[in-house]
Amino acid sequence: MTGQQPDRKTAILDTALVLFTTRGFQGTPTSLISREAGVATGTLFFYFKTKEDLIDELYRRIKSEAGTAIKEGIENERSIKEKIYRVGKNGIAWGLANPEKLRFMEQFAHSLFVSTTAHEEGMSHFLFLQDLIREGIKKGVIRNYDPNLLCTMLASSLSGLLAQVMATQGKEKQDLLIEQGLEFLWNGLEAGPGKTGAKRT
Amino acid sequence: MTGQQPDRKTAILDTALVLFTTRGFQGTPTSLISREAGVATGTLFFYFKTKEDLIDELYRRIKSEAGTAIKEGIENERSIKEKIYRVGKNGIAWGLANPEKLRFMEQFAHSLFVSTTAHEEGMSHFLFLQDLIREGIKKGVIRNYDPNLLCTMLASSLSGLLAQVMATQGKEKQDLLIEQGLEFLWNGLEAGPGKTGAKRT
Amino acid sequence: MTGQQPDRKTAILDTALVLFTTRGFQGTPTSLISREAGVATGTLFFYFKTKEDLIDELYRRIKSEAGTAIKEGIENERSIKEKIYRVGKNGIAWGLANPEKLRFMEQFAHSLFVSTTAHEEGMSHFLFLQDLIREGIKKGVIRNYDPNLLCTMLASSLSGLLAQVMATQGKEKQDLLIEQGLEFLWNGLEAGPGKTGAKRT
Amino acid sequence: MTGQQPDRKTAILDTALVLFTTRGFQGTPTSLISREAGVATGTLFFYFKTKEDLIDELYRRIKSEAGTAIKEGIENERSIKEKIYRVGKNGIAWGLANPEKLRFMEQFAHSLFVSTTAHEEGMSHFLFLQDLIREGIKKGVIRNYDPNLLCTMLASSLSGLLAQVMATQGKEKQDLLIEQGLEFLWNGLEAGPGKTGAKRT
DNA sequence: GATGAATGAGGCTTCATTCAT
DNA sequence: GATGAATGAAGCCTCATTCAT
Repeated sequence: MTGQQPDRKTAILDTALVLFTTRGFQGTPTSLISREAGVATGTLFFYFKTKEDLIDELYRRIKSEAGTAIKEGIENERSIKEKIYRVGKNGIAWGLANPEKLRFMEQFAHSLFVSTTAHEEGMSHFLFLQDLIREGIKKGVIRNYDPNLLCTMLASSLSGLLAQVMATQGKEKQDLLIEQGLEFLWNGLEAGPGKTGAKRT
Repeated sequence: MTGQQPDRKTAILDTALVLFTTRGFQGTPTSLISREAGVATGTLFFYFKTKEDLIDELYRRIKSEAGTAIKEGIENERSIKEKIYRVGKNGIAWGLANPEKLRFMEQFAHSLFVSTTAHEEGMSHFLFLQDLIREGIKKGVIRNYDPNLLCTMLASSLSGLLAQVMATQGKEKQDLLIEQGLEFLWNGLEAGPGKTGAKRT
Repeated sequence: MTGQQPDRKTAILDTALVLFTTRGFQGTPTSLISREAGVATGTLFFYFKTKEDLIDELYRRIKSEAGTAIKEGIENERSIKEKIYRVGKNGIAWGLANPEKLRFMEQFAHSLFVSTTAHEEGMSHFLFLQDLIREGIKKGVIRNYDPNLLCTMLASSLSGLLAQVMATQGKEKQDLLIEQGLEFLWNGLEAGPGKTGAKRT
Repeated sequence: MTGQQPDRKTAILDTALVLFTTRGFQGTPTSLISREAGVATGTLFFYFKTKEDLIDELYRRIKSEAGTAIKEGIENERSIKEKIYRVGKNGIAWGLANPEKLRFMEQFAHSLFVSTTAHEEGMSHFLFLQDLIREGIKKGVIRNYDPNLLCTMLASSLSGLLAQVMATQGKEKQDLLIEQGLEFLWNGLEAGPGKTGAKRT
């Protein structure tokens, strides 16, 4: 009787995640969340001052979780290429294991319901990618392009790859796609022979 | 006497586009749309049975317009690479010229408010890309990877590039990004020497 | 091309009758009436200044028609009893032949949508019944009760009988019910032996 | 501390009863009901999911109340005739004491706004009348007619009588009408000498 | 006479949030 | 901490009616 029961706050967050991805933010009444979570209406507002606070916390938690998952083990990889591959594989593995959270991020990445500060905090978990790319450029293994651009394109094409993988059934086929997709990615980044990058200005 | 009057339906669609991208679908009351469009409440519902019908038609129109813009002139390009570049440049040019419509597509691409049929119809305008990629594979200039995958990754990284370009001020800097981004893209697709793709685990 | 086409006004009245009985007055939009009648929205309001005007005219027409039907041939009957039976049979026959109009009268008899003047005009078609009862009382064949009361009870039990008949399938069964019902009625009215009616005041 | 507070649900039902009989179902906005009942808009919808649910519950309650009132004390009456008279007097007394509820039943007896199940439930309170009539037939004091028919005609002519009584001022006049009306009724039902009923064409 | 686009008041209902228990 | 009855602003949509063509 002292708080070791499944924890109301977590129950609310878990329920909200499923409902938000299924029905959207505005399409999910707080009353539905509390009912499905098995708590009273008032309880939800005890833990979260506002419906927006709820989505904010959800967003922060998921972004943070995804960020952590994605960098897992890169310190053990030697080359830049291997680190990038690691990131890619981590991201895909996390997406496959957490489809709901992935859908949540897709849906609310550009959302107006999530506060600006939460968006910014979310970004912070992925800053290491920039560093990684800068390092690659310095070492000459990644094209000397705008690191911001490369980072964005890395992320966007990775999310395209993930979507494709998730729409595919069967581990073998998925693995093939992953291999191909990561190669696409790396070929986009890699400093080719004789290509120093089209700088002009 | 036939149609040069302000045309209420168009006024509604134009107003809705701006409001939806600014405030979101659910954050935009129909009453606001009609007021801003300068028509009566009932008029909106005369032309669109439902608020959802309105967003559906908007979605269809914009997807169709974007699809048309993106294939403009590819028949005049000779090589596959040039065609792909053309598509990329067209897409970026359209996005730069129609930032609101672009935001709309981003926001509602995965939206639950847009009907499934509208989503499907929207897809159809981009099927030509698949054919283009298949042709490239057949000719040996594009990696022999899953064409679906390549198509998705092409689209997703292009949208990443576009986002980056739009966040950048100054034509010269933008042009540089475009050059770099398209090269990233093409390097991802291109069949390199000695790489035939198609690995199996 | 000069008005001998099915007549828009009649088309509207006929359509309204069916829709009003099926869906109620307020449940029937004028737009639905005009659509089903095959005329334009504006046309309905050319013939009837108001939706209420429409129901009023319908009410008047039907009440009048029913009144006419109900007295048909009573002048050929000899006795008061035969006249009453004639009225009863006429009423039931009309109801069976015009179920929609009957439902209409049932539904709108106490309705607030029908103007008071229309209600009064409707009553007038049934005044002859009072005279008939008064005559019966004077001749000593009908109980010397309040003629108003007898008239009301005659009408209400007749409508009960009609409802029962209409809920019954098969002409034979219906005829049996009619016979029984009319006898109930007549026994209620008839001045029995030794009963002059319980007058006291 | 358990229920003597004004009880919002009852306040809503009471208010609705008056308004519905005065202005009709569709003529009574839910906003008016809540305002007159002294509760917030939302409160009405907390207790009744729908406006129709409100009328349904009202209908059920009133029918049930009327049913209970009408059978009050019949078990103390000896003869069938006395029981029928008791029912009649009970019904009239209830109607006189509850004019609003009576008007409600009249208006909504055939209404489309009341659900079928509520109608059916309403009927159930009056089934004992059928049994009463069957018993009378078996004992030979009531004509051997279709019991359904007799029941319907009993009810309908009783309601006619009640209407007449209510339109009359003064207890004495009312009592006289009641006496006459019940006699009309009983004469309709009673098995006369030499009349066994049951004609066949 | 006939049409149907246009109007806008008003209806039903939802839902985030509060607060007394 | 937890509850759930109560609130009332606000949203979507309907529909009788008008009027320019």
